[in-house]
Amino acid sequence: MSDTPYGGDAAATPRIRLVDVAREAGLSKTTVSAALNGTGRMSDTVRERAREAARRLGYRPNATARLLRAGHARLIGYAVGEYARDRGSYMDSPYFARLTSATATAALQRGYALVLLPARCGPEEWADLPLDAAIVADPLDDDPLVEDFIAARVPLFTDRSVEGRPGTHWVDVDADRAVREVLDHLRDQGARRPAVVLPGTDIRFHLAVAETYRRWCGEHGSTPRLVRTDGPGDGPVVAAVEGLLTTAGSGHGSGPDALFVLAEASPPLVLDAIRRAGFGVPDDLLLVCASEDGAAAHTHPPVTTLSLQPALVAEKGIELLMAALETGSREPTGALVPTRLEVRASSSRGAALGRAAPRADGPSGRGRR
Amino acid sequence: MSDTPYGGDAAATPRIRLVDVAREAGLSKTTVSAALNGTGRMSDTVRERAREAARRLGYRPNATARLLRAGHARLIGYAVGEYARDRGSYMDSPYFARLTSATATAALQRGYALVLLPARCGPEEWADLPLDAAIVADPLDDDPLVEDFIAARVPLFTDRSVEGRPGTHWVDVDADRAVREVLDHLRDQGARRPAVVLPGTDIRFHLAVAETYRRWCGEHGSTPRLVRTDGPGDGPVVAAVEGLLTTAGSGHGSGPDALFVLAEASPPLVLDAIRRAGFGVPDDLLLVCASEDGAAAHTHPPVTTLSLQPALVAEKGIELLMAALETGSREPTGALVPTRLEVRASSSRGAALGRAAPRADGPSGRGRR
DNA sequence: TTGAAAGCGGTACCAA
DNA sequence: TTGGTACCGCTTTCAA
Repeated sequence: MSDTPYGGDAAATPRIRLVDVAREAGLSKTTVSAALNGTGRMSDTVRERAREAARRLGYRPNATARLLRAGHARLIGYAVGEYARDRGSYMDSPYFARLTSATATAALQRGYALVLLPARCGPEEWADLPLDAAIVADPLDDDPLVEDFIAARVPLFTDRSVEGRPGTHWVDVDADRAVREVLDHLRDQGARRPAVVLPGTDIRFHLAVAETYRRWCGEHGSTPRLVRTDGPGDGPVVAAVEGLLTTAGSGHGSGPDALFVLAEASPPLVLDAIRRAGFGVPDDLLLVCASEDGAAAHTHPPVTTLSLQPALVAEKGIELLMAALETGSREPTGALVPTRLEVRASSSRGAALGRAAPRADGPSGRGRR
Repeated sequence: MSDTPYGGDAAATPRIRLVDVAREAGLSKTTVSAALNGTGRMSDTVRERAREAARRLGYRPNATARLLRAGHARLIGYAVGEYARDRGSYMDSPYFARLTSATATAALQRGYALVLLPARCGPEEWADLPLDAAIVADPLDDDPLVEDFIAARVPLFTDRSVEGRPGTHWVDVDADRAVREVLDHLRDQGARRPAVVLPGTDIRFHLAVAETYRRWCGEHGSTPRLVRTDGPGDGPVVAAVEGLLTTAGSGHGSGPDALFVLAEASPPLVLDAIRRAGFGVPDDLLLVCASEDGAAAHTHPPVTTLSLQPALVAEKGIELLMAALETGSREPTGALVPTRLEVRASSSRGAALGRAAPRADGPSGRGRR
């Protein structure tokens, strides 16, 4: 709309350009440019003269002009597909909040910055942004966001759904391994009837979890007890847990003896819900929550958590993206990343573990890499 | 380092430019540009011919080149000052997570996108980015980030510490009003000895809260009971609450009869800590938590929360920034923004309120604007 | 050692 | 209606 070419400074001093400095210093653009960038060979006097003039005038090079020459802006678009449909923002989820900040950090360390894009956006929204690449975290099925970036030949980092397509790079959490680790752990601790609470979405990860759970149950002669929540947030999860534990036939002896809550919810809240249903943790029911919420370490008993390690996902993805960006290759790449089971008292029948609550930023924060 | 001017596509087809399309269509740059942008007057045949050629060649305009002409990139740098010192990222805090996403959304609605900057960064980090403005959320005292942006004459939105400086715009939460509202509410409900748990930082907002609390106590002949936590996260807050309630002399009758936890912590965790200390909520102790955590609505009893309304802060700040950007004015502006007290059963002596837990994304999500 | 001029890839003015 | 050309601001090659 307002087409003042001076980036908002219009009303004040029209921004100082390289020519202005050159004129002030009685030198040419070329010399001043070289002087300020430390390139070229010239007498110290001249260099100092140029710098002095620039300082005096308050010169700041125009970033856009430099980018035009450089050919890249070191900017990466970032959007979260999954939350396109929900009203709430993805930042309400500790997992996505951490994934986002970890991604930003990883990119920044390599000299790239993240540009936050809306969850639901077409090419018009980003066509005017000088993006070198894009990231779509947890895309929907056939996410238009993903398709648009691929069509525009923008190097893309997202999940495994794009496997093999040129210019794309995927990182997925190893759902199969994660679910088996949790279920095996619960079984080790004596549970024979583990139940799972899962979001009712069609996200790849959730589907994979359900699949592995069913298979594991088959392998261990256990009946699958799978509850799906019907929306995001703590409410549906608490309701699902209550429903599961108060259903007819779920008295101690035939109902579940362990709970794996994969739907993201506040661990203390889940613990409370279980107790109100009349179950003791870990005595009547073992509990594992998939969560990045540090509060899990501070409940009584502390809650065992499965971390999806968003930081690892981010690191690996940025690594793949950077490799492609630096070589200019459109060869697709991908990687599977492990989860991390933080065993605490809520899933430990032996009282050995757990009474002592770990420190605030305890074990889960360390030794990650 | 790799100076291929084709944004990562180097290995593949060197990217199609406007001239290429013009040549293909047998037209001039000018005509094709106008045809694609829908500007200028020309026969439909020609326009279609240009479009067809562009489509055939897979032409995508170079964003940087456009920006150079336009004079602005519609990009805003975003950093959080407060967390410069901590190891953890600010996204671990529900408040900052929401503030960040609300800011991004508000900016996007006006056609600007946010660029995530590291908490601790000098001008080198953003000098090469074509930023039209910058945002520093909760800056430190004399934050270098703030000073750098001001020195570079980049329009800045931050907190009240910059009040009156040209090119700056501030929005602050109305701490005074918020604290009084909470304390008055607690007093209304019969509490006479309200205690406050506050982070031990020198953030403006926290200092203001302490100040108002002391003054309010003076006005009401109450002894200030102020505990400061010694670090971020749930652990220190829980420890502070436990310390406060188990101290000698805090038996029912002389200890606090209400708690206002302003340090950000998981409400269910705080509630648990209070109970373990032997206090019933709300019967022995009223509880109010400053928190954006939706879990507060699902505890038993639900916890009264004070929302700092990050969405309002973001909206207002972006509004002020946009006004300045569009007029090019460097006139400083600012605004105070209200908090929102969501009264639930944890601070209601009359049992009228609260047994029925509100919906997941209940009242606090509505009627905000 | 210094500077003129040619780009980078578009957009906009003005003449044809 | 269409196209030549200057220009956005900086970097870089190359000649002086």
